Amino acid sequence: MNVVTLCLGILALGDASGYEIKKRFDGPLRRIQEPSFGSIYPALNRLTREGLVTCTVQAQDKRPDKKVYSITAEGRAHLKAELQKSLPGPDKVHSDFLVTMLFQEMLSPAFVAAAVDERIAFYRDLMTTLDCPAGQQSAAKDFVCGYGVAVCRAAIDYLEAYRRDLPAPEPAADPAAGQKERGVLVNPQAMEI
Amino acid sequence: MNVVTLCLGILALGDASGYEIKKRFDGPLRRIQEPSFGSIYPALNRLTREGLVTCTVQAQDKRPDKKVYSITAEGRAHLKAELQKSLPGPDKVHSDFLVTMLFQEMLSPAFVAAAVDERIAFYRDLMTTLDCPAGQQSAAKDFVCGYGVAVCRAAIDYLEAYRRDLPAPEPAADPAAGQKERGVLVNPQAMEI
DNA sequence: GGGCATATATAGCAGCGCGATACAGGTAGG
DNA sequence: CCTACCTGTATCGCGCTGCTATATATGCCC
Repeated sequence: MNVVTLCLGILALGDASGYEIKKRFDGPLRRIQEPSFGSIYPALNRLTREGLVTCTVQAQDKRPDKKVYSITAEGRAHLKAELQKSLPGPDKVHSDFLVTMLFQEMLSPAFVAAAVDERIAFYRDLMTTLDCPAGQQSAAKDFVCGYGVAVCRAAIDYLEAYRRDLPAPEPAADPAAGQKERGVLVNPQAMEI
Repeated sequence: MNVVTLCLGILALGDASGYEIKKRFDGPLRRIQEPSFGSIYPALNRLTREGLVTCTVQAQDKRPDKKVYSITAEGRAHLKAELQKSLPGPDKVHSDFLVTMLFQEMLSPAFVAAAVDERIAFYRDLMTTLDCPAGQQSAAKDFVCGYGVAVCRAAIDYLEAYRRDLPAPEPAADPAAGQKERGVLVNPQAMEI
């Protein structure tokens, strides 16, 4: 799934400018993908070249002109074919948090505790973003949001249980906390993964 | 978190060759990141240049020579500093599955059902990979695996509940199934996200 | 009132990393 | 026997992210 198909999909749900497409991925959809301007604008140019979308320039008062894109009939057909070409592959996850936790034995306990706390706060925030639109919109969006909520809830539960077993936090949760020296791993062989 | 730091971290858990580093990310760690050879080998070269690891060539019988890398004292210090530089940012997720599900209203029901079924099977498989090493290894690895299991379980529960509400599957689950024509979205405005 | 951050809107560029490919011999299965 | 897969290192192209530039208007704090 590339950004071109992704933009085409968003445009299938309604006309939008490049900027608006980007904004859609700041909400609940940020759990799906987070394309950048650097990939969205070239994608829109390519879709226009290929006749899958059309572009209408809207002159705006005291603002740069807005390029609003609309999907064409060929675009809809192309999207449908692209999505059903093959079953979706596994998710690609890059988790700095889990990397940090994997090496936690060489970090300060204060830093690890702060990382867990921040992650819990992050998921709580994400869940409120996801939880708001219940039932009143499309079934597809409900499914995607509901999926996110279910996963968030599981993550929060797990992290809170882990947090309770951690030694006392104390150091007022400043990010640069915990420069206390700790030795290297006692038994590196035990860490074979 | 770049591949360079990631490789340094793996080497902090024990010596390894480029090939072995790659293999580590085929197991439970594939939920964290999946670096490719195209990024691992340049990363190891750079780490060697910078004196953070050393390289020993092991001649092997009837096999290509093996370059085994070991982390240095500077490497350990650099890794610790790098990990504690700032709290880990949010995960980056690319989910083709959720994109497909978001646009499910323009796809055939058979295809959607097949996608959900495959996803359930995928998570079941992932959970068995994650669930095996319980308690007998390092606390850090237990945490990472436990986290994966918790999230998997939540995803499976959610998907199975959704699956039960789906119309009858029938078409023998072939990937190219369901070319049955379906109209465009009835109410695009309702899909505002 | 001056400075700063933020929001709207488009666009280019450097660098990083994935996927594919190449090469080469060993092993195992149909 | 031939195909497929495993070990092992390495490179190349392409796509994408993150950063930066450019314009303009609004709101906020000191």
